[in-house]
Amino acid sequence: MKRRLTFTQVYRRLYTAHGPQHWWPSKNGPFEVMVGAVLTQNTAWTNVERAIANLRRERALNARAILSAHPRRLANWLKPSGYFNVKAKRLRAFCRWYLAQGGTNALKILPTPRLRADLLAVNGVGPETADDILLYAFARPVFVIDAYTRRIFKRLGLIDGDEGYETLRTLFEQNVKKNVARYNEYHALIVRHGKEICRTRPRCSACCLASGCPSKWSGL
DNA sequence: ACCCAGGGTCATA
DNA sequence: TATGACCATGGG
Repeated sequence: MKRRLTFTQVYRRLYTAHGPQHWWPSKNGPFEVMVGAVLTQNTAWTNVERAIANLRRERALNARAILSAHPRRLANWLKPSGYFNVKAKRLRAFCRWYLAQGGTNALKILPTPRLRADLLAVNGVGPETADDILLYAFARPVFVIDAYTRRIFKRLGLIDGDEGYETLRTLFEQNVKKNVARYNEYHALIVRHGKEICRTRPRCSACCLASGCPSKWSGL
């Protein structure tokens, strides 16, 4: 009977194997993080970077400029990130909300449950996008759940995999020390691990999360 | 040529 | 509540 890993042990192994991921250090401010959170829905991050580069080149990396641009022009800037018509509409909806709320300085004052509910009310912002924004743009201790989280932790026998989003978020927040830097890194490591390892090794039988893992992934 | 990516909405039953 | 269709580019 193999022992099951704790959530903390999984984190240690992932960090040892993959190192810090430097996700969204907010170098260019919270608004860019929020834009990225919307654009990265079901989309490779490299494609999102191209779209954001377009916005920056057009000096449109702010809510007012995005709203004043013609929707077709906005969609054209977003083209590399895919779903460009959908995302143009979603980004506009988000920017309308953002300005109506009074921008970052007003939003960052709101308590987390209120901010989360308000985000979820914006068309195009679902639970994962809302939590991305809460964690990576507003530094709130919210654990982000995604498809990789379900796959990996199901394979590890720590969850069933068909739990609802809120159930899983609560479970992770109860089992991982409530710390923004930790939640930030943990989610990024899960994504990194899922992309790099779990697609080619579907049962996690020979990666850093398996007992007796090869040094290649364990970093030992 | 096929599969997938740092999801969410909407219609339908 | 639970599926299914739909959105669309770029890299492997």
